[in-house]
Amino acid sequence: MKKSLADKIEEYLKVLIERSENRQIEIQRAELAETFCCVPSQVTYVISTRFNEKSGYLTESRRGGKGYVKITRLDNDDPLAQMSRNNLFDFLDRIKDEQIISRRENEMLKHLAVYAFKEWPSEERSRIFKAIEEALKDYLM
Amino acid sequence: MKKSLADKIEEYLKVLIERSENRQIEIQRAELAETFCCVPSQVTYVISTRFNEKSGYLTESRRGGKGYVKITRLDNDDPLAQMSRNNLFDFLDRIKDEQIISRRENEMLKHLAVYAFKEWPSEERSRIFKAIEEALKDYLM
DNA sequence: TGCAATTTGACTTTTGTTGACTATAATATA
DNA sequence: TATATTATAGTCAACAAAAGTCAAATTGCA
Repeated sequence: MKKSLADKIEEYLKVLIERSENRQIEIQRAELAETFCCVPSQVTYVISTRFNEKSGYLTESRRGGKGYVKITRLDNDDPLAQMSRNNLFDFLDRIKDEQIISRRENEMLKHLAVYAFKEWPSEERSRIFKAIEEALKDYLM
Repeated sequence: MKKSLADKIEEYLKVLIERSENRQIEIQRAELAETFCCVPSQVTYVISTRFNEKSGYLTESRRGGKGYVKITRLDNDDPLAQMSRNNLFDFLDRIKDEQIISRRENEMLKHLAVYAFKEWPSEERSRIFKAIEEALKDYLM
């Protein structure tokens, strides 16, 4: 297969994640762009198309000095937990779009939900995600 | 019998598949059209009439820069496995048409079904295809 | 001759690439 | 401390590079 630039960057990042300790990497957008001789927004494109939630990744970032993009591969849990995680994430995205929470809060809550309950059995995780969603609705709406 | 252009392209592709490592080739539509001095849609025609699922082939593709068409010959000689694979594929096409899954997911699932269980004995494959179909129904519907 | 298969090309959709502009965070400076 | 500067990342729209769709025109058999 003739690999597009986007394919190559994707591959590169996946190798990095594979080699990482905890399925999580932190890159600098401009630096990676430099490595691949492309514009920085190309990196953004790859991340948004290949490392989104639908593909099982969580991304967080910060602008400004010492900025970064962090990519975490969400371990495969059972379909039920995955579904309720997606529901929760959809909900969080919705209330972010409606400006009920900020972009930062959105990221924080996603991170929290994923990490805080990483070790729980996945059947419980499913209930936990639902509970989080309910609690937020109760609080915010 | 005078060979039509479509016949020649078909023959050409079959030779390529025969020579390939894994009964799978990847072409670029425009490039192949160039080779045969015809319009690209002629290639699409050949692929859709001669390399469809009914004839025992799986095709995948991507548009845009560095796009491709991938053709895989499914040689699965057990008629039972072949039938249940066709059933599964029909099901996947149906739920794609009903927009329960996307075109991309449709392709992905077909690919998965064919490749993940490539090495299984074909009698088991029949059961596996059915199990996949059931699991999807359970999950999606 | 008439029908089915083939061939063609205009138009559509999807995917990838680039760059100008915007937003945000850290740091230096008044 | 407030403000300016610098260093990041994000957004969006234009453009490019493929493959797909569809129907009209053509061809070749039975």
